[in-house]
Amino acid sequence: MEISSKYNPAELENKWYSHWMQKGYFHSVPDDREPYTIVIPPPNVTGVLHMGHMLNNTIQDVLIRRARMSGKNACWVPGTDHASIATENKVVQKLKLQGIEKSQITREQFMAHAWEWREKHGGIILEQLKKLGASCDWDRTAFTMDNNLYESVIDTFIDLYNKGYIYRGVRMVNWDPQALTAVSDEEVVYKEVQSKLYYIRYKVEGEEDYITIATTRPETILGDTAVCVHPEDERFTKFHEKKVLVPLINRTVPIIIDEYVDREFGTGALKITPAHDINDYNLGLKHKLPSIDIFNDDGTLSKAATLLVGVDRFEARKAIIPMLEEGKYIVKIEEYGNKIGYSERTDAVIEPKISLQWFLKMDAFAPKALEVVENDSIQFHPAKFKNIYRHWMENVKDWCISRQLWWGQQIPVYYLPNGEMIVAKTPKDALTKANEQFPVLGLTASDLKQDEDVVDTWFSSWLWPIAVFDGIRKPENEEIKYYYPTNDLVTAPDIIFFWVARMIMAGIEYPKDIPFRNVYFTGIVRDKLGRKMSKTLGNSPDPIDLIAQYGADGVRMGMLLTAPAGNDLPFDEALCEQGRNFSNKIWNALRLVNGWEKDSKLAHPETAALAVQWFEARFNEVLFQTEEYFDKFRLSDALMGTYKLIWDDFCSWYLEMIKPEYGKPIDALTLEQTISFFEKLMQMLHPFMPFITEDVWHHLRPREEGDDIIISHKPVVKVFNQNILQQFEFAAEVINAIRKLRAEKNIPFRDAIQLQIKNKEGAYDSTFDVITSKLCNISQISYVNENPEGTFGFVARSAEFFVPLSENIDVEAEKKKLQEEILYTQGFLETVTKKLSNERFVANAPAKVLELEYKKQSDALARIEVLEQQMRNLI
RNA sequence: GGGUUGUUAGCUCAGUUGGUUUAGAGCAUUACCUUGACAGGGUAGGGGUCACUGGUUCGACUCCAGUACAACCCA
Repeated sequence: MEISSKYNPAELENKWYSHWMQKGYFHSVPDDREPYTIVIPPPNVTGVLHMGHMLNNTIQDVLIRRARMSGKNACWVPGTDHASIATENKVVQKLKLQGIEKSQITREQFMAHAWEWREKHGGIILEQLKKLGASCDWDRTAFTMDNNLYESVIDTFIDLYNKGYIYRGVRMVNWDPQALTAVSDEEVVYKEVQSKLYYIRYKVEGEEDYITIATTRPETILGDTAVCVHPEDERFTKFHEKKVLVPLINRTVPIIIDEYVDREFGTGALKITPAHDINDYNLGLKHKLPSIDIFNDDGTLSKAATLLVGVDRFEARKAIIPMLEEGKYIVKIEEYGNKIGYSERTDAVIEPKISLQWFLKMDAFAPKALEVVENDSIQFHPAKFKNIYRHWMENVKDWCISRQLWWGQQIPVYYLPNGEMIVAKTPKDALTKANEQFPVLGLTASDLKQDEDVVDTWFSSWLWPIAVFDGIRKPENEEIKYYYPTNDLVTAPDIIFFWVARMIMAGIEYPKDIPFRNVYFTGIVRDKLGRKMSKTLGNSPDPIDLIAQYGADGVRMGMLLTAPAGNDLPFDEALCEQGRNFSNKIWNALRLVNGWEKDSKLAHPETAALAVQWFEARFNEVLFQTEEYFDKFRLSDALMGTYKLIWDDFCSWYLEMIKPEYGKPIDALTLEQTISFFEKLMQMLHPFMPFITEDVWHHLRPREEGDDIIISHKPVVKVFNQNILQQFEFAAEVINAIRKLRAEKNIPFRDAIQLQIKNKEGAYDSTFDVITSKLCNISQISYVNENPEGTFGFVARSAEFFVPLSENIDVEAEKKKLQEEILYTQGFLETVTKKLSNERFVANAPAKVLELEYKKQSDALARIEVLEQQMRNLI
């Protein structure tokens, strides 16, 4: 069969993916087999594939394919989340372009636009995953706003409310004035910025004295309700019990005394604006201060500010300076570097704001969720994340679950005209309940007003592993019982709290069982400069372009090779290149094997028989190691082991051993055994490189319909011959030495050489002589007792080897080399001897260690003797 | 400011409960080879006082303490 000398992935990848889909290999239904389940960390529905997804989903696909080939019922559930803030933001922007303001349309109209957007852009990322080869059960594709998931979220809210875990509270929240919603602490990004520190003096009431404070936000003085000083700060003792006038507006506010104040910072006096600073808020609570909210939701100044009403907060800051200067309130202005919180979603500066929000109490959940990780019911890989998790769980704060948005699950709370509220699944239920509770009111549907807000997106994704199997609404259904708990979760460490921790909580609360047994934390994909890859920086390559260039297999391998769990991955295209080169290597090995002509009459050569025995052992040795790596989730090590097995052991050694002379046919048995090895290697590699392995699988033999590698059973480790592996290691040492000698002496490979071996004390094993002869083009191997004349020699272990040479030996160069080797061995001997002459070592070290040291010593001595003998021969 | 993790070859990383031939791998690099599966190849080399300083021990890359630097998380 004529096949190209280069592997062309593009066409074959489409072909095999369609084939797998058409055969329904990715689809899972519960049966008698052991299940193996993964739920995808749902990407943002409006997102596109980035390198982080590539890494993450490649790992999941490796795990799921491996499970499938282990005979398990593998089920990988794909899907997306609705990403309320990001999506709503995009829809609002899109409507703006059409000249529509969100405020002008109804909630229903807005939702229709949002769904339209989702229909148009929602599937992109999942289609991209197919290019990567992801073997997801696409029939199960879920979305956090699907009816059943939506309903599950509402049911959960009601249930938790009834259990007393959900409450409504006044809290300082992180307000995003652009998205017009509160965001969680975790969604605030702090950035170092250069700003100014303004020193402003406040007149003491009834006196010609002033107290100076320092602030970075002079516009907030309009909301000041106190000035605070440290009780032991003598500079301010005279002001205790007095009042000051807030500049510009002359509001009288008290001087309060609290140890909270940092005497070293600024002037030691602090202005207090409870409505706009979390620390001030707490002080305000403590000292019973009023709270004046001077901002509107969109970040402009409100009527309460009395000045600059309607002006944006940053404009107001600029505008208030000249006003303060005019009133001679400004003492000085300093440059100052501080950290400011930005919204992760919109990049707007976060405004701390007092507002009414819904919270989920964490104290009922955190201890149990911590325990299952502490006792290893759930294992983290790498385990270091356990510490981070513990620290968070022990300091957890209540979860703010409401968001001032429309795109999401609307909070099922209904307010009554009398100020009471009813929590119910539908407006109808709410009305019934309301009338039961307050029959005198005679309420009608229009009297009930549902809470305008939706719940946080994480409040739906924390149910993901349960809800995709409809386990909230129907806890006893067939699927949840079969697939839950899922096996492994693969995710990025930055959502360990948002998502991983909360899924564990939901699991313990609802199905009363952990959601997964292992959590594999991937690294963060960075660019060469160590920056996180992001769309805003534009430093991320388009994964689809990479696949076009290197093949999906190449990219998968490139990502996995340098991605040990939890380590960041500085991405370099060279890694994909390595993957592509590997594809090509396999492809060419296939070309070689397929190119051989079979001759059934030929006998099975001794070299081939030995080679087969050796490779059989070697294969099982590496397979065993690989299984161990998988057990420890060391995927990059498992891949590297397989890579070297194929490239080095199979291609460089085995194929060279059995290769027939150029143009000659091969015997049937050797060919069959080689094809069988090749098949097993492809099965080992399949989870990592699914496409090329499937293709090679079909090129190796004619296959029955449905005999596809993806559903084949991977090889199982067999007991292997340790002895032959050791014999080969020695033979390989000798072969390498001869190759080196040929290179140094410029002896071309086509010139056959002779080899003489002085085998003292039976150190050398002749088993591999036939192979050594073949690989080194040796015409004759003979054994001698004396050092022959006119030969070049080398030492391997304590046997000596001689190759007759026609030309003269460079005595000086040889002496130098020998001398270096003697020195090294002597140095080594010295360290061993030193150890052995240490009485305390001999007395304390275990017998096994001691024995080994004695062996090292005798080996080194023997080796030095041989080397010195060689040295003498040269003179 | 508090916490977590890390620092081993030019780069990315292994190094198992302290002893396994005076530290390993992949990539990169150097020299040579290469019409016969593969230049996207082959062979052979070079490259590290294991961040630093102490301590424990017969023995430390490995355990402990401190220092420096870095990353991440939380305020």
